[in-house]
Amino acid sequence: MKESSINHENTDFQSAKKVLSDFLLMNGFRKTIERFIILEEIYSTDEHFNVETLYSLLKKKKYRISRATVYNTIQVLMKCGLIIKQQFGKTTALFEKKLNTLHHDHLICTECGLILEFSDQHLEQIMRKVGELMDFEIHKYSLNLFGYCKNCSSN
Amino acid sequence: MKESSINHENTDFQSAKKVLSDFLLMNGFRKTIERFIILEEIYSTDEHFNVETLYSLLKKKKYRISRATVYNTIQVLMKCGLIIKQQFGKTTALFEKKLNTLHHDHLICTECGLILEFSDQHLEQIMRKVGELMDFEIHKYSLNLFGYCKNCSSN
DNA sequence: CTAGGTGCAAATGCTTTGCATGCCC
DNA sequence: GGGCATGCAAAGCATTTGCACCTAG
Repeated sequence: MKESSINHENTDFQSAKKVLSDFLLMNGFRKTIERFIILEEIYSTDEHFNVETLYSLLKKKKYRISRATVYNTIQVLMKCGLIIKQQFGKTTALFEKKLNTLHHDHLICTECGLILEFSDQHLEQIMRKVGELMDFEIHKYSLNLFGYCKNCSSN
Repeated sequence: MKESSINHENTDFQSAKKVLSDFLLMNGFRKTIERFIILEEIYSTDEHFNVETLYSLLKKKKYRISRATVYNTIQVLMKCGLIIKQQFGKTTALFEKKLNTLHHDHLICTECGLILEFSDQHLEQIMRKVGELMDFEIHKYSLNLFGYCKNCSSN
């Protein structure tokens, strides 16, 4: 079990690396080490992260990469669809890696900050219908549910 | 038609004023003029607004109210349910007045910034179901659809 | 009177920008 | 080698905080 999970993460990173590499080439951007270090760091965890935690993680690993580069690289990774920005109502933006998975939404515990993910097939349909009715060409949607998680509601 | 719309807005403001007044009394907060001036300003329009536009509107009307007070008052108005905060992915938060209407969601045009509102009865059901399945006590949710509006998609 | 509210300005936190240096193509 | 990307520091915004003064209760 453990090994297969490791392999899976590794495969995810390998394919992400290819996506980034191709994207940079096709758009005439440079393949700098920094961009790949940051990508690897992001793909080595499943958590939602923000710029600051990512930056200090890199610091801790003795990489000499500036905040500006982290921000820059995050823009690039968003453009090639490898990560997604999530604005959960806080001022600080959170990001998550985007695998070849279905669209999913979030449950956020306003008490302890826990973030769970879920997906519901009915939602896609509803979005499409709303788009037609309102004359909108919908490209993406974000749905966040706020409340108390199991632990926090029992207290 | 025009008169009835004016009356309606006025009624909304009158009842909002009462809600605020009661809320302040019940919680031992002071009924300062600033709080009511800001409430009136908010209720005199139907648009989504941010702190800066609200502040400069007050400036233009020669009120001597500071940004700090606007921020403070907005917190109060949120606590008593008279306005709702909307985070549409930008860093700047937008707010809207909350009437006794049903929950509604937003369509945001990423091209021109247009914001439309809609509501769908099916969504409420889905939210409830998800809450049960995931063991979450849901208090609110926000659903935003992003894309191009009629005008922008035709260009 | 007196605590909470206000105005003002300074501080904070997150993000972007300007500029000199470095390194990919 | 030429120019884009980087590191660093400074600037930019939105929001919060500290403090002296003011005012509602």
